[in-house]
Amino acid sequence: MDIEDLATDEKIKYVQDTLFVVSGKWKLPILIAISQGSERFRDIQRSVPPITTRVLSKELKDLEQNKLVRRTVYDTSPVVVEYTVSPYCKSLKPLVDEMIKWGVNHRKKVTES
Amino acid sequence: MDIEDLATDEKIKYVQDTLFVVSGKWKLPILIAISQGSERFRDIQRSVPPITTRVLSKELKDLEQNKLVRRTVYDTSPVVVEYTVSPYCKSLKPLVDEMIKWGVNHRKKVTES
DNA sequence: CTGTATCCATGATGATACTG
DNA sequence: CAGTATCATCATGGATACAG
Repeated sequence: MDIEDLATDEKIKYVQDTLFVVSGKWKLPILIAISQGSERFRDIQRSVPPITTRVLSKELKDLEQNKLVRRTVYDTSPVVVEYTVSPYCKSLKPLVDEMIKWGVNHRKKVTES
Repeated sequence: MDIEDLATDEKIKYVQDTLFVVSGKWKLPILIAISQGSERFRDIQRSVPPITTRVLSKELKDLEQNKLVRRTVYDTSPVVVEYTVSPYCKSLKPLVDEMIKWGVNHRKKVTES
């Protein structure tokens, strides 16, 4: 599919979808924390301060729903829950790289006198 | 500059910067409206419904501050104000294209059973 | 026409406590 | 440990009126 064929409205809609998935204060930091080895709820919370349990819980649910994070429950006692980033998560890389590049360049641009 | 050399924290910071500039319901639709020829405040408002004057005013200020939009006041009577997209605005294209691509793909992904 | 000011509803977030 | 529940707070956005 060639994105140039999309109508303007459609383009906007897809952009909004994408923004919705990665926007906010926490989504990317959480993904990074998990991918760097914090797989338990409590670990993630410690790695991404100062996030509260309430917010972390919600964010993890969003990420799971978007298939970027997988949640596995081990039926031990006490229960162990493990979060991992999905393979699909890698598909974000080109996008995130573009965001970094643009952000770097933009900082230069707006601080120019 | 190679973005791979950046520390994780720096990457996150730049991503957040970028998100801040383009996020929200209105920023992209406004840019598109202007670039498609709606150069007056009232025209833009009509092209991007149902935005209120209050919100449009604020969004335009943000965009101007980020140098994506230029505001020109003509000293006529009554005053005419013209908004145009800056040349710099074009630098968003690779990013926006990535967002569209990811959004298209993501929709397929999440609607998979 | 181009906004600003005011008031209000809503949702997001934080703090804290509590459950299994 | 892994969350949920509740309450307070705050930022955002909409509706409306109005000023230059």
